[in-house]
Amino acid sequence: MGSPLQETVRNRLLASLSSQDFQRLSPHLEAVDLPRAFALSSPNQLSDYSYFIESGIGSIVASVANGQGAEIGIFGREGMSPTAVILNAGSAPYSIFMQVAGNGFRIESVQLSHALSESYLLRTLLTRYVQTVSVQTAFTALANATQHIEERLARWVLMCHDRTDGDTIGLTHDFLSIMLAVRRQSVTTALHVLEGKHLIATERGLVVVRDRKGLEDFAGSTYGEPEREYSRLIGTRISGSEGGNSKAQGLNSAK
Amino acid sequence: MGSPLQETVRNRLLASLSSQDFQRLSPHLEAVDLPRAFALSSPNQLSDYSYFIESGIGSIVASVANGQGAEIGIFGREGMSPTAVILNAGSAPYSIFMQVAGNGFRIESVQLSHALSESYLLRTLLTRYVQTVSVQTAFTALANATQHIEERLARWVLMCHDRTDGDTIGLTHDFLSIMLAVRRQSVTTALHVLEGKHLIATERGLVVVRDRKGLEDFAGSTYGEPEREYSRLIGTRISGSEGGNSKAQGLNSAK
DNA sequence: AACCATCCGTCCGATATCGGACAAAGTGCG
DNA sequence: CGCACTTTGTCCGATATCGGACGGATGGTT
Repeated sequence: MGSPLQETVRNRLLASLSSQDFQRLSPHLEAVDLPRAFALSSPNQLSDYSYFIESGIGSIVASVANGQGAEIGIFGREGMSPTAVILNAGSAPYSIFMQVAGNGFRIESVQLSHALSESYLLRTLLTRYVQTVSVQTAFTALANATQHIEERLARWVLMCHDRTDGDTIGLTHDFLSIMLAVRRQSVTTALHVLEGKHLIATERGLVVVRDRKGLEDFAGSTYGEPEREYSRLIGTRISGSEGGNSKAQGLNSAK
Repeated sequence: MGSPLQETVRNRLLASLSSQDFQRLSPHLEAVDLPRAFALSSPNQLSDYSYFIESGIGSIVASVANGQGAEIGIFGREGMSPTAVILNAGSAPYSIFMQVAGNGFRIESVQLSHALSESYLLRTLLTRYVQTVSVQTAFTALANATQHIEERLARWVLMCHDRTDGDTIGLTHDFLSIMLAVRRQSVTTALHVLEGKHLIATERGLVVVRDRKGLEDFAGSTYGEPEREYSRLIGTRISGSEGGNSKAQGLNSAK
């Protein structure tokens, strides 16, 4: 559990810290494995730990009493969780869990809070990150209100692709249907449509991105704005590695 | 333009400040009229001023290139705008404008930023407010994904009612249809359904709340959670005055 | 009083999505 | 190797919502 070196961390928030801020946090960072379905935070409960992800994908889900829920945001190595710690709010009414297994660092939330109270730069970086998540949520609300299932699915595949190494994403139709809050059968047929346009290929439990640019065109402009917001506020792109498919190109020309 | 007294402000954020923080801000607060459709903030533009509302309702709308948009949050005297200033993000991709005319205070955003950098308490109050807005957006995304138009409309009427003095809300079907991102005709028939259940009454350009509790039951649990979050983080309820209809009752029994 | 713009009610057929059912295909385990 | 389980593909009718059209009602203006 020796402190990590800033040069070797892949998490984009940690990597963007001033070296002073990094040194402030690093003694408290503890490398952890993040298996699929691992709960990073539970609804309306204090989170003892905050997580900076190095690989894998986390999912933020809001749900109501009857169990019906919908995903309101995702994050990979460009992000952290839970944002309630940054906002000094203690908890939030969301379930946050790993959707694709990975690893990362955890830090006691009280230590993070303490560091936040002492560093303006750290605060700025992380509150800006909070805004990128909020914008993601806002455009999810917009997509849910105005777009058809196929377009919402395309958007979602793009967001996962940005946070995946390579072009293969491991997901079942069932899981997708829960994230998008639609029927499983609707996911099946929507995937067929995307496949028919040669934008993706599918296998049991897998979605493979074939034509990223085509997916972006298909998804329309609910994809893109949150990503531009991330590059404006934090860095040039979300995607942390070069996939085979020139991810997130064109986002650097953000206004 | 004499500085307001904290005892007389109706804005709940300003009223909740420590007297020290209030004195820090008050020399910079300027009373302003906020007519209908007044733009508090434009997409991706720096906002010279931030606004603390005393009466009326503001609306936060996300939209895409083709002009299609949807409301992602509203605020009245319990809130302020834009939250990007609090998060030190400069701008955000939203249109924020007055939906029901009112008045409030404006402050130069640089002054607010400066005060935020100096006061932990002020920062905490306002970042917590940001979380309440985020939760509102999240549950809007959930409602958009899972609920029918009638329920979404009921939720929206409730949120406006919380921010209105009295039980009468001035809104056209056309306007409602834009906020909910549905057709105008769908609003007409959905209002008829609510009227048929004696939850509301309508007149040309008006919606009158008749049975608030009934509306809450009808809207389901996408209404309530954001409101509980506000009372947990900021104060006991959103509604700033006693309407004739015991607004937001039962929310004080928050978990 | 006449006019005009806005707002509201209602009808139509078309399409998107749902909810339920069931079979086929793939995968892992004993 | 065969059985149980998960995942995917496909069918059905039912319902929600859309998009367009149009007429009537309302309210302000001259």
